[in-house]
Amino acid sequence: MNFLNTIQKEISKSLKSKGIPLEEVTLLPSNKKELGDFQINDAMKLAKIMHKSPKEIAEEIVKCLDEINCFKNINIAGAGFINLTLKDEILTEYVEKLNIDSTKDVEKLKESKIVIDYGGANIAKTLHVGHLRSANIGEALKRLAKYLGKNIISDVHFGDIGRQSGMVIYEIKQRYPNLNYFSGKEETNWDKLPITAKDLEEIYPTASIKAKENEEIMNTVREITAELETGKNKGYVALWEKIKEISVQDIKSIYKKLNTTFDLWEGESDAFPYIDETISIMEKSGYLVDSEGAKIVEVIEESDKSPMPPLVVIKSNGATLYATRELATIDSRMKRFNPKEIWYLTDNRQELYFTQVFRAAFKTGLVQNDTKLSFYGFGTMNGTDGKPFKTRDGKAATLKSLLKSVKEEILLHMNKEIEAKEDIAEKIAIAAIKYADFLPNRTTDYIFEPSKFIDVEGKTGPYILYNTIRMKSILKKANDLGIDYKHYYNVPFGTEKEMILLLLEKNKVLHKSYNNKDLSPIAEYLYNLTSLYSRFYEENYILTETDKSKKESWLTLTKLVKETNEELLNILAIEVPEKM
RNA sequence: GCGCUCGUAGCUCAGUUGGAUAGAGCGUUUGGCUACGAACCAAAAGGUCAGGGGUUCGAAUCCCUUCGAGCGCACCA
Repeated sequence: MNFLNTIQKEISKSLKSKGIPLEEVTLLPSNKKELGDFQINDAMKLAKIMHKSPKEIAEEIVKCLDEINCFKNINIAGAGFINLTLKDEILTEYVEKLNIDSTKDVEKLKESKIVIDYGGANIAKTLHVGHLRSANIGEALKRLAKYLGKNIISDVHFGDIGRQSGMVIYEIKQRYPNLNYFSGKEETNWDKLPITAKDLEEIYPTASIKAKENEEIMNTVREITAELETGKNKGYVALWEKIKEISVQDIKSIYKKLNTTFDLWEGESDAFPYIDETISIMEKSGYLVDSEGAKIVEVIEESDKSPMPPLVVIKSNGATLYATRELATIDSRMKRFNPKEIWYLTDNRQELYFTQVFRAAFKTGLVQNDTKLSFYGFGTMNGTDGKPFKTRDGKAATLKSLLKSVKEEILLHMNKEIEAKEDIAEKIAIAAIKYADFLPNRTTDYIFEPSKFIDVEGKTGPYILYNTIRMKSILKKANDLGIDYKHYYNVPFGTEKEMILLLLEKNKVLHKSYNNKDLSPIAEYLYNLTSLYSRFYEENYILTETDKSKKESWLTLTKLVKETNEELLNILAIEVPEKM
């Protein structure tokens, strides 16, 4: 049970018994620390309902608060703000409680199954900086959901089929027409492919530009795509398998660096076995109808104020498209996992598309109403020109090159004599990149500038790591000196007290992040806690403190803050190196 | 044209879902390493919250409107 919630519930109960019509009080951290630790702002809101002045109501609330016996000071200020100060021993006890098991202060959610779809890696293209947000946010949300007690299954959902495949095959055919993949026959031994992951970085953009400029080429690409999808051309199928192998290996290695892993490494093509059945379910529902030769589902609803285009499920040439595979994937996920929720994390530009898909899935009965399909879009990563990043431009910064340049910058800051320098630099670089990516809200667009990730001072990943390592180092020294730190005895004040009050907020922050599907609150919280500790560290010399109980208390608190940092960094999928 | 998102310090971003004097990092200026790691700490300057109107005890936050930016709008993914 969460400490703060317990007090809030007690207050709510007391208020109810006195006839004050307030469902739940919230103890907000005070923004005037000199007046109290917390504030309650509900008296003003109640004034209208209760037909009394806010001051009178505040006084009634205060009477209830007196009974709770948790506060050493309660005062009413301004228009009816109630300021509260906790009793000293309550804070001391709280730290002791955290010291026994800090994870118990976090309220768990009701267990249920969730499928989370993030990553968005595309076989034809290398991972570029535009893939960063999905990987980071998705991975962290997965970890957060797990931490809060959800049963969550992650799927990378590779873009491993579609026109892009046709483009890549077309381009390879142009460059290496003599490979036996293009013989038109089924071979027993397919040629070794003279292509590396590095080549794939430019093959797709090159083909894409060609096809865009030349309708004939585009038609050839369409043909290749169709022959690949239907499996008619064995050479294309074999070639595509080889390309996938190269690409997936490369993609996995980058995800690994980003501490991003998936339970399912499936792709759109894995939905193919389901497509026939999915279509037949949709047809039986009566909502999949012919229109201009294609098969569509009308997804407009009465409440729509603006035009809502129908969803094309089968193209007029009979081929499948993105939406077809999406629906079949939903069908497959429902049948295999029967989740309560499916989360989709992609860039905001796909919002309309997902609205259409979700509506079609419900309307045609692929999904029942007790399952929730949610789209969580994030801001697009724009280039310095303010336009979204595209591989097609041919000059996209790859994720690899970003990692490399940040790492090089970090190396310049590091001690020469440190061991395993490269490894550590990479961990710090990942922390810098991830943290900078988490800081802005999920939905805000941002301009991609390498300098944003290269900062190591101030509100950055390296700052958090640096301070966490300082905490570790101090605790290690205490251990070496044989100093015990099992308890907390202090009556906290100043920076020390602020830190403890902030620890009280952790549960709220985690739930806020979860509810908003946004890691920014956690990133902010980490900085606030860390910088308080850093100030505390400068104000007090822990190891040379002569008062033994004070020293022990400080070490206990150091351990708690360190553990909190590690716990939250772990949710954000950021690793803390031993040294830096 | 219709719809979605957005406009906060020189720059990059927060702002506890309507609360008290709008915050942080970078940058600028200044001070602090013979004590636990200076990738640190302390302090200063910096604001018409895009403009206008409204709702109310109270608005950066909600509503309307003007201006500006980005994105999306059936056989791409």
